[in-house]
Amino acid sequence: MADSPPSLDPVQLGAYFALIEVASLLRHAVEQQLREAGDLSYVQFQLLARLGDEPSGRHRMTDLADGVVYSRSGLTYQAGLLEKAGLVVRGPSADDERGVTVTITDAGRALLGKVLPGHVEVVDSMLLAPLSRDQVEALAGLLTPVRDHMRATPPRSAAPRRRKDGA
Amino acid sequence: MADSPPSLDPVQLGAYFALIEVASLLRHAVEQQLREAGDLSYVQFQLLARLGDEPSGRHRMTDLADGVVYSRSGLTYQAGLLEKAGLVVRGPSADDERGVTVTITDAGRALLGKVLPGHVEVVDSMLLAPLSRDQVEALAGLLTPVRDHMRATPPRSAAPRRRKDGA
DNA sequence: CGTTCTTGCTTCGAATTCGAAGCACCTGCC
DNA sequence: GGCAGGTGCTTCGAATTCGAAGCAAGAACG
Repeated sequence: MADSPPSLDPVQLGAYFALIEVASLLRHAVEQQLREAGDLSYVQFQLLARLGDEPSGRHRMTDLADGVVYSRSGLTYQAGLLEKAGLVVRGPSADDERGVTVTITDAGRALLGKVLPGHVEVVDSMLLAPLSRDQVEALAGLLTPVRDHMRATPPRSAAPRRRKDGA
Repeated sequence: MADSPPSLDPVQLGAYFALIEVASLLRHAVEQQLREAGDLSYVQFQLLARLGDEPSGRHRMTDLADGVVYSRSGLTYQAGLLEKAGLVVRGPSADDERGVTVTITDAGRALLGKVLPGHVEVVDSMLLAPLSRDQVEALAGLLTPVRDHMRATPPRSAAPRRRKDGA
């Protein structure tokens, strides 16, 4: 590959735009369903879902923030909201005195269970409907490595100038 | 169709989660680049890009809002910001007196051209890097129909026109 | 041990976001 | 024509979001 191209070719552009649009549209649809079904925002649902997935039902704040791609301060705010609603509990971390552990409550699990069917329904009818089983598999196979690649790259700060070879 | 399943199987879930995560991470990375390169938010960039794509350089407000999946009020706000920055101009619509047409200015095109290389660079290194040419093609081929399906299915911003039958 | 750098979370202020309500204009129907 | 309803955009208020700054606790290093 030569220097960074001034633009992407149509295929690359198509993949990029389609990705963004699909994600945006899906998010919107899901958000509406969640609001109606359980008065939850998408982030709140994501948090509960991540906690509910864990057998222990708990996670550290930072892990949650990174997991859902959210700012730390934003997470503090949302955790406060969820706690006030009785859906999670915050407590000290076992091994790290300054860490905070968020744990889903029974009420949280209950609400999660209540909104899940509708959520699945939306994802199914919006995202999965036009795809065959093999295509869904292919999609997962394509996006998973990309996700891993993105997760592996440095998040922020010191992004030393990318030098062209031999510069 | 049987009853709505209580959950998605691992493959479906994997595709869904990977999609959301990839989109979130990409957006985050892009947002940072845009902020540094041209002090633009992602939405603002999307708007300029859509306008710049059009030969006429103009679009109606509603089309823009739908295009980038944004609320109308939000678009009004952003259009105001962009106009104040001299990147776009708002004017009356030709055929519709209450319509507003947004047109990109030379300054807008210039800024777009200025931030584009870095933008492309980010998309390239984050999203496209781990994929072969064929895979990018496959991804586009998978997501485009999904996008079209989503665009066709829900009356997103359109007000749910409910009729009182036999009231 | 004490100093210094790093990490985890919260608080703070400012900017953005959305939906509901409001206005002005168009359309359908009589 | 003229009225009821629909569409396009903006204003308004309330909620959410982020980054920077602040604080407390761990880790590295002499």
